[in-house]
Amino acid sequence: MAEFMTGLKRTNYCGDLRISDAGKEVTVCGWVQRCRDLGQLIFIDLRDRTGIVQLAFNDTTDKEIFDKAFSCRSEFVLAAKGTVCERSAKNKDIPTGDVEILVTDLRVLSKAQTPPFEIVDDTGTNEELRLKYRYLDLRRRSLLNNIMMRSKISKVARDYFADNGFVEIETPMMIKSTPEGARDYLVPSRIHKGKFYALPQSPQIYKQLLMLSGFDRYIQLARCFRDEDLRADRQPEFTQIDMELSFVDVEDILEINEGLFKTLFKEVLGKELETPFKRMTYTEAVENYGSDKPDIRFGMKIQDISDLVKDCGFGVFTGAIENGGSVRAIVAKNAASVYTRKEIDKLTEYVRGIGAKGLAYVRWVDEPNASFKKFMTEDELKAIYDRLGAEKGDVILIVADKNSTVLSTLGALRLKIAKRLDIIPDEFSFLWIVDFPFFEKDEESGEWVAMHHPFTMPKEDCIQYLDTDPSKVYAKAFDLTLNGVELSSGSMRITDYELQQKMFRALKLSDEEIEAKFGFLVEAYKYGAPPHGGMGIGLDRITMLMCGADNLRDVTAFPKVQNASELMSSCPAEVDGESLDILGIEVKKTEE
RNA sequence: GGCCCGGUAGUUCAGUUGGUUAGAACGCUAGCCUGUCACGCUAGAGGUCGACGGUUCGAACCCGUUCCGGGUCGCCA
Repeated sequence: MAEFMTGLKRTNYCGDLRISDAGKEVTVCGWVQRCRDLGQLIFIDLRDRTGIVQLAFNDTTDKEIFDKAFSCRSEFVLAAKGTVCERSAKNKDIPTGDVEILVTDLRVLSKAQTPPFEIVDDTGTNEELRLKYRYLDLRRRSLLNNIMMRSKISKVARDYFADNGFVEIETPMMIKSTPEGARDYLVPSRIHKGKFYALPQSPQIYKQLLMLSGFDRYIQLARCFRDEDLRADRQPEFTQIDMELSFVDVEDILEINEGLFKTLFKEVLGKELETPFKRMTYTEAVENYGSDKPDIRFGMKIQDISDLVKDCGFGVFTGAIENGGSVRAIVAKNAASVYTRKEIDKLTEYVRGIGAKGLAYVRWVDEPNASFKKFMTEDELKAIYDRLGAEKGDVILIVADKNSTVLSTLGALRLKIAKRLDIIPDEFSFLWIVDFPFFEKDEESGEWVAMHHPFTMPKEDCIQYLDTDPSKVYAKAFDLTLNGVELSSGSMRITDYELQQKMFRALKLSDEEIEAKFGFLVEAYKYGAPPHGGMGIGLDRITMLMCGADNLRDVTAFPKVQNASELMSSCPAEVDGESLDILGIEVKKTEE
């Protein structure tokens, strides 16, 4: 039978006690981390969210209390009252190591079964098991600290925006499904059978309407939902620090958000960030780094050698160029010892997995040894090495294909190799990506499709090309990246009715579609709209980077796994027939 | 949907060419121990080798299917 706290009240957290508290009578509560029974002497490490303190039981301890201590096991929940004493043998490894509590009253508030894995910080336990017992996993210091840091980041962000005149407003979670990029999670309506709400992919439309209402500056820590496949940095439900403001242009949005990150890093990590952040155009990013979220903490830029090889005897190179593609390379400095033939073969296999047909390479140990040397003259080879600045010890990797494949493949290789060579400095490198193209060419259909949502403002000097030359239209859209992770995305919005109609037409939406999907929004913009724009910042991702975690599960209290289920509660789950009847829903049996 | 990696005591792992009773460490249980802090010492319990099927005299090991987890591509305006 568990005991109660009657007559006891917690006076201190475990991790806060110091030598200056010696002599005080305190009451602490927590979980048993570990017991050390020395016979006539028992030590119990008691843990709460702040840390660990040692409870001591000796020959001065009341027999009943001593026996109770003897019966304690890992993860029992205790309340202990006693005197803070200076230890005779101090532990320099923990903050409370100078003191212990000589216990005079002990309550076993809850016994505990032996947990399925040890609650220790440096656990090797398989994540699947830890996720099934997530509430136990969250007792571990590292995970607990991440969740605490997440709380602090939220608080600092809220305070920062409040201090800058932003109003926190909740937008609905049950909304009309609007076909944005991702699939919606749907919620069936009981009252309107056959109709559905959607969970928001972002509060985009609502925050724009709030600008029309005149709130001027809006902020929300918004839960967002996207029914797409997961990644290490993608959960189906996530949180955005979502903001929007009026009577501004792109520069104002960048500036106020730089201020947010500066404040966050100072208050949460004690780090000073340099502002303004670096900027790079989308085109520059893709051409040099093969990514719209380049990690610029290291070089290894992609270089075009198409002009040097266009007349060479190697059909793979010339063929790619003749088909409108290119031949480009990266140079891995001093990598020849790590990247043996065998290792390069593995890279070749890897690039085949991500869409490239193969990999040409030069491994320069004593002499440059090109995999394609029999197709080239010495002069042609030398021209390539000179262009690339390659030297003894380097490895050159070359991909020839259509441009998008060449760039994405080399971009992926660049990251993979840098990680392997361990040349990425441990620092925070923010980068704005600006001047996004408005349209991109669909690879299959060859048609121009919008890269952004349809309310994104084109740059003023590009509007003239909307109908005539989509390739010349750039958007007032911007992303913020940090160390190769897309942290946030934003834009100025279209406020002009005529321009919006023009946009819809450019996206080939029919009048019926426009009316059905965005009718209320289009209508709203007829009644006076201030120029406005904003962005959404991935709270989960910034937390991940600030914690030094490498996946979102480690900064999310109850995350989902790769197939979008939650292992602890076994969700999603079937519901009973009656619940479905009420909703007027029948589940199709899927055949093999 | 494609590709890659993983699944053996509670946990982390080892397990030889397919061959006796599947091992170790930690954890757990019990006993001893007055200054431990990863306490120590002694003893003990603990296994559907993810599941199913096949090959074989014999399968943790080989083959097939499948389930679960991770990474990634597609996808994610």
